Amino acid sequence: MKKADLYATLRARILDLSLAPGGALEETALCETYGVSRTPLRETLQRLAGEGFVTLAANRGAAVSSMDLPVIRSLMQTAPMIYAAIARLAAENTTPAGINVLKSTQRSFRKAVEQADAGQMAIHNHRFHEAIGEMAASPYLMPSLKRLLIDHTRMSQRFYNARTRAEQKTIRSACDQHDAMIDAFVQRAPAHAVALTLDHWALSRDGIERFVAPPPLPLDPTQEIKDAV
Amino acid sequence: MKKADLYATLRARILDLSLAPGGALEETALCETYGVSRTPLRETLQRLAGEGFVTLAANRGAAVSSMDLPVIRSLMQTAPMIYAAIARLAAENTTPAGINVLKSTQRSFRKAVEQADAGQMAIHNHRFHEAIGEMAASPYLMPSLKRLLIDHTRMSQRFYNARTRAEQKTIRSACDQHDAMIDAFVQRAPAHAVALTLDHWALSRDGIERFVAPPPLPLDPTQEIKDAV
DNA sequence: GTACTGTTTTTTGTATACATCGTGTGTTCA
DNA sequence: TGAACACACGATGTATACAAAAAACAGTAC
Repeated sequence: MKKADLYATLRARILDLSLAPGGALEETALCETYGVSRTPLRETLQRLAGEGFVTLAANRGAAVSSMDLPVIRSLMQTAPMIYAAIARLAAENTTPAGINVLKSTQRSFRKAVEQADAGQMAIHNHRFHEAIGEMAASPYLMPSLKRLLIDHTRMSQRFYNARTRAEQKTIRSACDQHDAMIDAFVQRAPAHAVALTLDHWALSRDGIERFVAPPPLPLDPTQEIKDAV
Repeated sequence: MKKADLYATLRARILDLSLAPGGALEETALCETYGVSRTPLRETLQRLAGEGFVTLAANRGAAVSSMDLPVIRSLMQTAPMIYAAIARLAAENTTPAGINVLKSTQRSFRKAVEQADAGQMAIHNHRFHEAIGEMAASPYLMPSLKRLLIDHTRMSQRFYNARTRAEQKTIRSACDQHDAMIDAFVQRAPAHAVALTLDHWALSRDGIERFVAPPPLPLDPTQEIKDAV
């Protein structure tokens, strides 16, 4: 496997949680798995560390970046401001190329929604919001956006694994919001883009909150069985 | 030289412009200069790339991150929002340890101002604002703050090399503002901290603007000499 | 039984040799 | 004379061997 593929693979596996947050990353093990020597692997880890995917400790190796409670709190606090700022800039800096990327990514996202493929949904949603960031062309906001998206995507894995009909409806709403956002960009309407972005965030935030604080177990755990009988 | 020192040295030399923005960084040359082999050097470059100090191109080596006009525009646009958000969070999350770091850094900064040492001023000012970011404890804003500080510090190099009395007075004002900001943190006054931060930014922004758009040459370049005679 | 210490083993950090890629220069042919 | 191709050189990318540090373990003393 080549270095670029290695980078993409590790990145994807961190985003879809198949590499668990906080999990240790041993160099020799990863080398065997992906068929590269330690030099390029270590350089890839350094790069991933710079982007916030992994955390390095001197003489103690790498670990997948963790997602503890203070971090989630911080995400809730920061995300709306950054997402809104990015949306405004993107609407002001619309480019035909950028719009095309958004449209094709959105097509892939919608397909994943129709096929109920959680992993693909997460990836294409991630890419969609990253593409908005690229169109915003703000080198100083991009690093924070990318950091946010890493953890936002990881937390959304559960969100996309929708069980109930209500949850599935929520996902379709989110998908429609993407289309509305593209429209706002095409019309170069910053205020509208910001408003839609905040709605979109509200939807996502509710999903995360339901994951962090799920509905409590029934007081009588046997109730369901009794009902069935 | 050890890897940690190498990182610190390269970082400092980029910040104080002794490594010019856009300048190429050849691996073998750097190895000779700092007495390390290519493996740790390359890993250091990867790390610096992740933090925005250098830019890597595949098969084409590293270069110090450039500072062109679009980037400066973007800095002007982004800095107030991020600095203000960080100031607010820092005021809300004040810690004794954080305050101590700020106070000791500010002492070093003031000393540099008194000694008119531009390089030290830039370094300690950088550290001061980084320490505010650490106290804000916001993993998602920190990356953007660090990106901003890199270019803000580099652009300020000229600012700190004050020629006129007016400029020197401006620097002393900036130094006093630091003390006022520390007070606002100690009193846990977020709104006040934000207001002071925006004043501080305005001062710095004027300095940068004077550097980007310096006063035009006198229409008659010989005027000064004539006056002197 | 527990705590401490010395040794073993595993894991990370570094140096060096080799492979590969990009670039510049020189030659050849139209 | 100009353009295009081939070769050589220099730089980056990769593999491997060795050094150093940390962790795991066993043994002994208390």
